Amino acid sequence: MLFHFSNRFPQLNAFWDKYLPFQKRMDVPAKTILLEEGKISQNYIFIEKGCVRLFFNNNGEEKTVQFFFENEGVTSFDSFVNNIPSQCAIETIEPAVIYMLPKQYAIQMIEELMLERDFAQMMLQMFALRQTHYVNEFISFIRDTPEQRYQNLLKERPHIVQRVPQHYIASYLGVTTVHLSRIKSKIAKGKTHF
Amino acid sequence: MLFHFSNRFPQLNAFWDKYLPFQKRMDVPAKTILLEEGKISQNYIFIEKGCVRLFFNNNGEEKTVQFFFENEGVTSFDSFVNNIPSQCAIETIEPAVIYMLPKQYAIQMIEELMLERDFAQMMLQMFALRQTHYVNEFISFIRDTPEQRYQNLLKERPHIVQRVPQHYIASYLGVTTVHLSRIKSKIAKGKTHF
DNA sequence: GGTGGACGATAACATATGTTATTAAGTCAG
DNA sequence: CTGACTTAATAACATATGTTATCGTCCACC
Repeated sequence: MLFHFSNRFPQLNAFWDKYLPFQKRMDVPAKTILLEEGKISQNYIFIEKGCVRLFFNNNGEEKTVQFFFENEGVTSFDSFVNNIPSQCAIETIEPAVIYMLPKQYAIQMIEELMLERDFAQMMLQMFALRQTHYVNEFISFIRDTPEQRYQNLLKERPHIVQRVPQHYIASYLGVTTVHLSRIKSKIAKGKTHF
Repeated sequence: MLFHFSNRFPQLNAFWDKYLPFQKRMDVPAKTILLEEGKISQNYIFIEKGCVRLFFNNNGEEKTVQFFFENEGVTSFDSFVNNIPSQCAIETIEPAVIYMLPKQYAIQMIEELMLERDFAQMMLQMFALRQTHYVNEFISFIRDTPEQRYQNLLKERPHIVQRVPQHYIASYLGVTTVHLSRIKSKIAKGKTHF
């Protein structure tokens, strides 16, 4: 959720490598909780292999906020930065290999990064990227029907549809599993008479 | 949308004051476009008086993304940072007094700010704040019905309901004006037999 | 080889929300 | 004052989505 800049700003990779020794490698099964709802985030999590979701509990019903895959970083950002209880939990969907970087080292890394040339611009761009993601999710809810949102997912991020069980996707789209099933069958029908 | 830190980080006010001479004061009527959709954002906008909205056009129908009031800053963040066309437009709702700070000075100010002690932590907190706002908007759509979202607005940000015309609020909640009207009358009925 | 659980499809019905049209009140320029 | 315009409420109907229940398939586990 913060700095998966490895591909975007290659000149920063040296910093990442420098902090590798402080990262703890973990090999975990599916449905492993990496951060509990209500706990304060203590680690920045990097995914080497597998698939992870960010979700919260609403009256016993789980609502999925975001999915993460290989070479992406996850953290409950607000909790991580401000040392407050996390509104969301983080859980593996598939068996996964992850690296945990304790917060103190992550902060230390950022302090070092700030001494880099052009870091202000890079930092702004990184945050613009994250913020744009959430603004677009938000806009999509104002603008699109659940069916359009699912079609979008199919077109823009098909790997999610392929790898993630349907009930997680339903909660991410903001509909019931029953209705997502209806949407899928409606789309399938539309495609039969081609 | 970026640094309305005046109240949050008072030690940074000196920087703000230093750049005051580069800001252009404007006194504008209601329904003035401050940034057109598709144009590249060139200014950071600070609101001294009045009320402003961020919105986009969807097949001739306007969808409101956010409202801004006194002592808040507005910009189309992604466009401002990455020099790309803005997905959204910015328009005054009420007659307003605003200050425009050209982008070059805003960037320059950030570069200077970076030399401040503890700036990394402050910057992270500022961004966590903005990001949390959008994540919460997003979560609210997954979790709540339009009626709950309106009740939330009434409780958490009543000034919006008081100052903003209803059709803007409807487009912000993601419903039609007709349905918002229904929601209001339903709430009113609920309150009559107290 | 069975068995229980997770996952997904579907049906029937209830509720929420959109669409279109009509009416009324408020505002503002002439 | 009057007419045009904006804003808001309401009704009638159409469509989308939720709820509950049932069924079938797949798969890990005993």
